[in-house]
Amino acid sequence: MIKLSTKGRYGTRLMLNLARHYKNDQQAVILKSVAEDEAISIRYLEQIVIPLKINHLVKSIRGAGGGYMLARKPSEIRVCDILQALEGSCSLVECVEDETFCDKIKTCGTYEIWKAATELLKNYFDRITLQDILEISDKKLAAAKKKSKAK
Amino acid sequence: MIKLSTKGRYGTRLMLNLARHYKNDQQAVILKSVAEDEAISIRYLEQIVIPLKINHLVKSIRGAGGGYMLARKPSEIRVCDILQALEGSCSLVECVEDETFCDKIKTCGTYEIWKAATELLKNYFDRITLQDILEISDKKLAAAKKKSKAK
DNA sequence: AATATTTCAACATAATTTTATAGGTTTTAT
DNA sequence: ATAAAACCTATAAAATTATGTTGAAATATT
Repeated sequence: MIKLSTKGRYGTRLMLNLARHYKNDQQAVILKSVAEDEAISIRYLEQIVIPLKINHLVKSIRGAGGGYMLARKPSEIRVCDILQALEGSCSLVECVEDETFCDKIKTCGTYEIWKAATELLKNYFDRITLQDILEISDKKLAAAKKKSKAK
Repeated sequence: MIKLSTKGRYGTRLMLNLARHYKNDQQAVILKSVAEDEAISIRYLEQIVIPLKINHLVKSIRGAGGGYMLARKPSEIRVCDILQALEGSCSLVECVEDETFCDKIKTCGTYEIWKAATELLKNYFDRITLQDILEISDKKLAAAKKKSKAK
């Protein structure tokens, strides 16, 4: 499949959830709360948050009163950063990132197609930040609210 | 991962291989030959070719002298058709194609992002045909040949 | 016409990766 | 001390990837 992995999807939702709690004097958000909000197993989120931390996209505070928070402003975290952290890359095929992955690159007829498609995706995910998603999301929710009020 | 599955990659290469043998009075190409050309296990190709046949992208002839051939002209087979046959869709996330996949679509902040990215991909794969890949591939091989001749 | 060969077709199984759950340990605030 | 939370390791379940084995159909050969 060309499907985004659950890591990528859940991880982005986790990051968006943290972004919603982002303020100048950030408070840590516990994974349990994210797990409930997003209906994702807390155990699985624990695994997903590890690479996000390693790649300095989130910070953690241990112990009671601890939790996780964004390492920087939502406007400074791109979707591409998240996917890169969780999946090692934003690319559709391994060979585009790692020339040694397949020794037929030089003659492969499909290589340029996957490469071009990867560029399309990468360009898109490169310019969308958590801030952008927050705004899109807020508009969407406001519109849905208005609609439900109307009837 | 956002990775294309092996089915999608191998299947496209299989189709491109058949396209290379396409003439008006087509001769069937045996899977063994494709397997050798592409360095993919015959057994696996046999599994991959089934959905391609079901979706009328290839035709098969049984018995000695048999094999597989494109069901129509390379210019009339789009990458999207191939991916659709092999993976059920061209989309990055299930929920874009199947509204019942997740019940949080109405409030999901990331939905629009995956949807927009899927549109980008789909538009691209929708307008690339096997004929296009053949031409890109031929140019590439010609250039590589010229280069090796030069030194 | 009978036989052998070639090829697709179908089914079963193994290996690997992804997805998910479970249990325990360490750190910190109260 | 206790409870809350991140952190760590192991394992189970499911899906993907890949191989193996046998069968069926069409063709070529004798």
